[in-house]
Amino acid sequence: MKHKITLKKIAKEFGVSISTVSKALKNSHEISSEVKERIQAFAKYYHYKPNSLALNLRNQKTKTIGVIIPEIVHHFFTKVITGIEKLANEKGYNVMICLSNESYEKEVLNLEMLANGVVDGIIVSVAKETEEKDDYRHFNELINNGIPLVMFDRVVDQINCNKVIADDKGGAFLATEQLIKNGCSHIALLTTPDYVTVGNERKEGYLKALYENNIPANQDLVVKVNDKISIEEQLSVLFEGGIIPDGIFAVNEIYAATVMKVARNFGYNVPEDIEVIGFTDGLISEFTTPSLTTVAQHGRTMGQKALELLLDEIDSQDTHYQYKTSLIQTDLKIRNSTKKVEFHN
Amino acid sequence: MKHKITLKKIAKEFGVSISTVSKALKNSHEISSEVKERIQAFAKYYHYKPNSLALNLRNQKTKTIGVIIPEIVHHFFTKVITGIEKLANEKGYNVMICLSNESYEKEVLNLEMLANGVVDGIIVSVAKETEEKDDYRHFNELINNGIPLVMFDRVVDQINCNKVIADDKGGAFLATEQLIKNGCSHIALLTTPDYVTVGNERKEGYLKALYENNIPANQDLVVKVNDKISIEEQLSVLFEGGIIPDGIFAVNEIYAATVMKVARNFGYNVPEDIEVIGFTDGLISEFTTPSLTTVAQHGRTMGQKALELLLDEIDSQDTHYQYKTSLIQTDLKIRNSTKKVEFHN
DNA sequence: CTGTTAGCGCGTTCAG
DNA sequence: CTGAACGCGCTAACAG
Repeated sequence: MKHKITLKKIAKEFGVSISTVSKALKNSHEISSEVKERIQAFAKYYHYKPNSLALNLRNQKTKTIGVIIPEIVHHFFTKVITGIEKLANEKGYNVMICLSNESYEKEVLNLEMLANGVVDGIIVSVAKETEEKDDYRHFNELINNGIPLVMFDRVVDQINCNKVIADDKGGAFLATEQLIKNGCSHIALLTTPDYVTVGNERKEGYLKALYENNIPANQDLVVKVNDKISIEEQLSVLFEGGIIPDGIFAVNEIYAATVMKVARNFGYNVPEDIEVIGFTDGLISEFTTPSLTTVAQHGRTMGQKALELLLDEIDSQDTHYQYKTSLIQTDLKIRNSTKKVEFHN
Repeated sequence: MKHKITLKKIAKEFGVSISTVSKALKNSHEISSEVKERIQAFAKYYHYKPNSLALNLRNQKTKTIGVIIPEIVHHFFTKVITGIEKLANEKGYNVMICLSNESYEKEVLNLEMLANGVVDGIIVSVAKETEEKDDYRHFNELINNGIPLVMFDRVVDQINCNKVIADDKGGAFLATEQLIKNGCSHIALLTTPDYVTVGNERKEGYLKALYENNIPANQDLVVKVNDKISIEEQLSVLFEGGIIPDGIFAVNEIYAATVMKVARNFGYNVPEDIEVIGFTDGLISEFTTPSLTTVAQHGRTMGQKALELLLDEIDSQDTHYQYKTSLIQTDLKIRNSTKKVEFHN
């Protein structure tokens, strides 16, 4: 285990003091050019790099920002990370990614760990379990410690910080309205349990579209999917009797892709018998048959915006910084799970 | 910006020395229980946490391991990360994820940054551009600096370190043989450019299966896909004349899913006319129509194994540590893009 | 039982 | 032009 080269070692090598070496390497005018040249050449040869830890400790900042996401296997989150990463690199920041795995406890642990001097600021999307417990003290503590925090996607109203959200309600509205325009009148909603905030937002957009088009909402057409048990079984109820939907809006890609499978198993064709729209940035949508019409979330843009806000706060000296909430537009990506129709408005 | 509580502040508060506080908090028997109690209560109340940076600097280790992956939007890599993360957390390690975006330069930068005292060890899958340039000096330098390194999936033969690879050749062999058993005789291969090592391994498995079954290899049935231009167009050549394949083995999920689309556009049915097998851990495979038969890579297992090896090396005091290469078994996940047939061997 | 000292690696006064 | 001293926050060896 060879040891890394330090100022100290270089100093010893040249028989000068540590601070002389430090200055020489920073090209200080205080040092004779002859000494500077020799030291610099030596340092270059041995690939001298100041130790980050020491620098961080001294400067009380790390040029690193932490990101906590609930799940990394979700395509949306990877898009967000891509956005964060890109901007971070341009700005000379490193990114440390942590996973909460939707667990409250792990979220708290991650937060504690990051808060401990490891990062200059934190970007987080709240774990489902945390939303369920409705306990956000760990975030408040973070803020009290003066660590800049940005929430994205799954945000918490009660917490006072910068936020980035997709226009969930607007996107859901767009999607539902599209189905209505295409002639659907029995539109089902596949959503998450109530405690998931984005699910609720999307539900509201769905309801708003129904309302504005004078279509009565029907509880029987709303399925709150529990991820812990078989999705297919839960979706089957839609086709087992009662009113069969002619349009389906799903709050995510998996539900949308799955419901197409289930519908087909029950003998229904998409989009002829039933039209389907999902909500996602995911990859799956392009490869299903038919390919899925979706509401695009622009994850990368969200990530960039989140980092922008974070750096903004980090750089700000303001005692009373004004927190913002940035709403990222969503829009419809028409594919083949909806009918192509011409309108005459 | 409130400031974090430190030993120094507690010491001042109680009018004792810093080391007394330090000991008190560690419940040292050297300190009177009365003082200990008061200090501990105070520390608890103010949520005292030792500053990680200071600890790291002092201990010359960070309990953090770095992971460099080429792309985070690939499902395989997220699975690997999940595996790494899980074990890391059990062992009390944090994980820092960096993206090279398949770029040589960014890989070098990431490596430099991580090597600088930030992590205790590094797990990496080599960027395509690096494989193309065939320049691995940055890895050697890392090793010379005594920083434990594990390579996974896309590994480099010339570098002497721990490695974890999927049994690419074996998996490809399995897949190809399955197609042969199902009656295919004109089996196409969709692969990557030559410099991508895993692509080559898989190609070898494919060729071996052909050879062992006395099927002549046919260059016209091998497509080396260039990711930078339209995949669909490149795959179309298979169906535009000459020998139309009756079986296709693709070295990844995207190629496999795309070729099914293209085949359908040309009027061929999967699996009736053409059977397809992909190579991946991906999500898409389950949602295509028909769902894709694939070679499963067990990304999570690979991640776990990689971390295991890394910790092994970190903990090892051996001057002459023996590097290992761990081969992770692959196996066939039969879905609907291949025919269900019964054999009588 | 408590305090002093030193050191992890670095940059920055301030003296010389 | 050069070096000694200090501080970032913490622990451990050593004194008292």
